[in-house]
Amino acid sequence: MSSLPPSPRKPSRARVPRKKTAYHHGDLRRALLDAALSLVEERGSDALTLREVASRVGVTHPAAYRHFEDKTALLAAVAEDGYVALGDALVRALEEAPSRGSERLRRLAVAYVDFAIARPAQYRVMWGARFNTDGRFPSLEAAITRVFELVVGEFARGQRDGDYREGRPRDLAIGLWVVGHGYVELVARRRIKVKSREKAIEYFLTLFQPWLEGLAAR
Amino acid sequence: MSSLPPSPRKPSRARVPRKKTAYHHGDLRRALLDAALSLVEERGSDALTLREVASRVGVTHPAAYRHFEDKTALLAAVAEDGYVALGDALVRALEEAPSRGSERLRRLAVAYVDFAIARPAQYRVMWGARFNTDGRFPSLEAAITRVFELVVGEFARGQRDGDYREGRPRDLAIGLWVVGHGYVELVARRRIKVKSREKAIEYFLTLFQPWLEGLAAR
DNA sequence: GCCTCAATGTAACCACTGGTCACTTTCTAA
DNA sequence: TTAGAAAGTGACCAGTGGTTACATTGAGGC
Repeated sequence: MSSLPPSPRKPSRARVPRKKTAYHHGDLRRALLDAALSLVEERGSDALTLREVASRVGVTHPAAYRHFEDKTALLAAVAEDGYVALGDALVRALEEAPSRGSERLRRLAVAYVDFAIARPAQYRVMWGARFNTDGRFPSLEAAITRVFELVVGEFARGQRDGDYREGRPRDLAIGLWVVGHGYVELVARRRIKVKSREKAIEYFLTLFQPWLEGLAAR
Repeated sequence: MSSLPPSPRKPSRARVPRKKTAYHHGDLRRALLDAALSLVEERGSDALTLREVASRVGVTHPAAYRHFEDKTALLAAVAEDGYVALGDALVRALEEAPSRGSERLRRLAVAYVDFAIARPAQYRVMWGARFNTDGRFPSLEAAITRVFELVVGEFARGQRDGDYREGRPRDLAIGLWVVGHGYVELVARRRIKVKSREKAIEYFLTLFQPWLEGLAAR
């Protein structure tokens, strides 16, 4: 199992000025984003209010508008952070996998499911709002595209090397996405009841290992 | 393709008193639910406010609290309506299908996808709020269970008749649910871009027909 | 036909939310 | 030293879900 941190918080990036003044925060944007991440993870994505995020950072709520156009933009940043982390997790999974063979696919799928189950609330934000398609958040879209292309790329490689069956790599990737996301959603909404992250992965493989093997070259 | 009505509105049930008075509405509960359904379908599930639902029916918003404990209860009713309609659609699909063979499975899956794509906003409500698990809405849960058991039952029948491969019917049903729901979600969030209901079904089958056939007896 | 009373509606109010605006404080660069 | 941009604040707005006290109505018992 990959070594995902249970909490997505990261230390603030280094360019925060060392001066700690009362009035100017230093890197409020980052601080707000971190606060939003932990608030979402603590109390769910619905419970997020700009006022509480701001007050956790010790600032009044209009200050947030200096750094995020509106609440949706803050949520988009939370989502983007999630897709970046997801992409990193997938990259790590592939690095740790054997360099050839359809085992790589299993690792990819497991890493996806594991990520989503480790960070359920953030995962929900990643799918929640309507910022997916309207072109307002290009960097978010880039992060999504990176994740998708990662999978497409693995299929393309595997086909060249004779690991996977024929078919357009994009279609195969979408199929994998459907299965991974569908499973994760049923777990998140408790339609599938599992007692732990490990059991969730185990049951996922019970259901879809045969299908994954069907993607391998015959 | 099954003949789903594009809009989920139903005429009020018959027990509405014929008297049309100004003050007492007659069947406000049903009217509110209908208004909520069409509002959701027109403007999305986020846009639903109790006040607007009430005013569409020509009533002030506290009147709604005589019939729904809170907003969540109204949404639960919308969801329940959806599951009932979904169950009906699945029953119809099975009735129209040949009485034997794995073709029945294909019909079931197509009916599910078709329903979700025909009523995207209501489908989202069905998965949206957190009323899925907390035991507050038993009739909603019953409607969900009915849908699930319908599919489980089809697997059980098919196995007895030698149509489907071995495996616990519940697991097979969950697998089908994962695939159906996952696909529908990707379409709804525009990660899969399709131009029409028909194309959506077509692409679904492109992706998962092989998998469906894998569920048939070998 | 009248009268009671529960059911069903209304008006006024609450705390809170996302968002805006005018203003103040601070940092930085000239 | 100082001007101006950047980054805060406090007061305010309309709209929301929800509650409460009160008004209106319809139906059953006399």
